[in-house]
Amino acid sequence: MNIGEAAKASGVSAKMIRYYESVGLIDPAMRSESGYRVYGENDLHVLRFVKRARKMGFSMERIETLLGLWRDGERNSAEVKKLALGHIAELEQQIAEMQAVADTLRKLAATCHGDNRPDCPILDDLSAEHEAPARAPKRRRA
Amino acid sequence: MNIGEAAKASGVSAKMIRYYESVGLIDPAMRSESGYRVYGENDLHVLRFVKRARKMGFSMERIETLLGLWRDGERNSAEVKKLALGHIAELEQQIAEMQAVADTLRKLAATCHGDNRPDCPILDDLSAEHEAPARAPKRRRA
DNA sequence: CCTTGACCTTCCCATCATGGGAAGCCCTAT
DNA sequence: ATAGGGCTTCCCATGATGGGAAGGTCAAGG
Repeated sequence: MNIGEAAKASGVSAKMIRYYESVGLIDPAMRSESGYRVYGENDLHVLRFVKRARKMGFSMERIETLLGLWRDGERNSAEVKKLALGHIAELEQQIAEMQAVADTLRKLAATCHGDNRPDCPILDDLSAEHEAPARAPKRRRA
Repeated sequence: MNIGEAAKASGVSAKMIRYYESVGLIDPAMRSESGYRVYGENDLHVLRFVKRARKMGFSMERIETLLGLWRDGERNSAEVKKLALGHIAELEQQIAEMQAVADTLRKLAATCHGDNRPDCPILDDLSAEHEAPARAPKRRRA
């Protein structure tokens, strides 16, 4: 199998396959006499593993570890679990931050007329001097 | 005010101030005779605006638009609101995706022993051939 | 006056994961 | 044999940010 077919079969672009190889995430592929990379079923398996892990949002660094654990028949599932829990925690952290921003923005948008008048609490908040987001009840125009 | 002071006062690093200027997000600062950038209160105001918008997760492209609206006394608040709503929608989209991943991972982690045994549903899922992520109610141990 | 140290300037490089594209070689089908 | 598509490597770009080098500037103190 050439890289193009492997790409189609795994869902990882040829470009990325070469990149993963270049940074050592996956082992260098066998080469044909003319220098073409050649892939087998096992390589496809690895590529699909990486693909899924990326889709889950694991960083390449973590995927390297995951791959190592995957290949290691002697692994402790505890290690895998720890890695997953760490990733979950990060996701939750990011979700919470984005949630907070979305909430703030929703509140601001709710009080914005959204018509042809220029005044807008969203801009007011963005240009406010203080730290708090749309909290003070000062009704003097900024 | 030199760039260092402006950075401290606005919370935007000197590096980023120069970058924002270089890409046209903010107007080029005045220069002293010796070529130093010089900032006034108004520039600080702009920098703080950008800072807050970035913290909200607005892309620089959108911030450019926001800055334009901010400066434009004739703006329609509708435009600002539209931009904000668009951003909220994107945030919600991303949050939903991350939430889905976190949920999947939580379920997988819940069924992972997390001890010294090697078998682990997390790795099993990552290396699974099919598309669905731990969904089928097959109680055959995978 | 001169030195020192802190600041400023520009320019280049790195990140993370990905894509675009050029120049040139290889393979297969007509 | 030639055309086309696929392959190779190499360079560049993204978005937002930081690091650092080489060199100019400024203010304070001996």
